[in-house]
Amino acid sequence: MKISQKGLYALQAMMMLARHHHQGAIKIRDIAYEEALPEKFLELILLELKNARMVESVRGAKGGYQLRRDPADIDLSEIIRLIDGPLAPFGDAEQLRELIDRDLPHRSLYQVFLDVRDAAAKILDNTTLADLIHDGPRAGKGAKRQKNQKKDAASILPMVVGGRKGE
Amino acid sequence: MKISQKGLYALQAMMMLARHHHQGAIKIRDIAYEEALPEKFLELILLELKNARMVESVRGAKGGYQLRRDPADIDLSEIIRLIDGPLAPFGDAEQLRELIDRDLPHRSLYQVFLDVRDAAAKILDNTTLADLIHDGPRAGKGAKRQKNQKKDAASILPMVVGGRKGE
DNA sequence: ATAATGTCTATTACTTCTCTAGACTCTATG
DNA sequence: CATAGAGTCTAGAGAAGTAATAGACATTAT
Repeated sequence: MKISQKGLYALQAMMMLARHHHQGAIKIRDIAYEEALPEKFLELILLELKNARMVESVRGAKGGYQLRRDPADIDLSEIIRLIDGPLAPFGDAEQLRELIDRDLPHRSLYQVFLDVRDAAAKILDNTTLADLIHDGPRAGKGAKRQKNQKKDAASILPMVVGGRKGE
Repeated sequence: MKISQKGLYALQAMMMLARHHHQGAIKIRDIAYEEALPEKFLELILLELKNARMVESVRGAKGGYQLRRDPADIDLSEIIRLIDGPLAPFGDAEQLRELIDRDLPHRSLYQVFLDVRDAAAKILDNTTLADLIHDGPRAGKGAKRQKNQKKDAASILPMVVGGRKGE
């Protein structure tokens, strides 16, 4: 899974709209200015978010954009899947399950890919816009889930995991 | 993090070489044939793996490629980082840590990105070529570590995590 | 009516990805 | 020492993806 520049812009824009939730429609220009995003590009991104029914627009003078749902009901995976596609590092989950069933010589490899996608999904399916904007100057470990959770295992990650590898 | 076709080929080639470890040099053509990979493209990939000192070549007649280290000492993250770059879904770990420190308005977002990269690293740093090839017709959950482990938390993932989402 | 705003389509420039071609170098072998 | 069988290296083609920009159009508040 790769988050593109466009995907990052979408996330930033959504965070901005979440911060201004219930303050009426926000102009594209204001979003672009506040988040320092290219305005015309952002326009296209908001269109996509609108078509996916995550935001709604008000046309004409005094128009703009606003969230269609509560920030606590919009998780990051939804935005990322829309803009950048599946969370899996290769193909998508369905395809990987197929390959695990059918491509015997490589099934163990595809299983690892699926494990990686599940680990990403576990985090991104359970982190909402509300988690992000309420995460002030504090530590901000993983995410502080507030609804929607399917599991809520003790903790997401020991966090020290990879240590300080440069990548 | 995105694994490209090239990255997949590299992993397949390395798995093949791991299966034939200690059987002498294997011709590019044989790797390409056994794994059904484009030969000339594979050539370039093997060159990169050689420059990274993961494999070695024998030139001239009777030449070919072989692993330079034991399959249990080569983990998937090493191969993936070489061919496809950092494991992080955006930028790299170092850059994300910087942003978490400096870009206050978005630190929580970047923290999530870092969590995702750590989760991927935890899996890929701890799965070796040996894990893959010894993973026969059995279940093949995550990985069966045999050395190199830094943590070995009880289990990698509950596995049911994202459920059956289509992505 | 007008100005402010979102909508939509097209196009550009650039980069990356996947793969092929071909000339070159090295070495085992007879 | 000639030859054939191998890896090495550079170039580049073709397609796709990325990150925008441009401009005409549609809608609405005032």
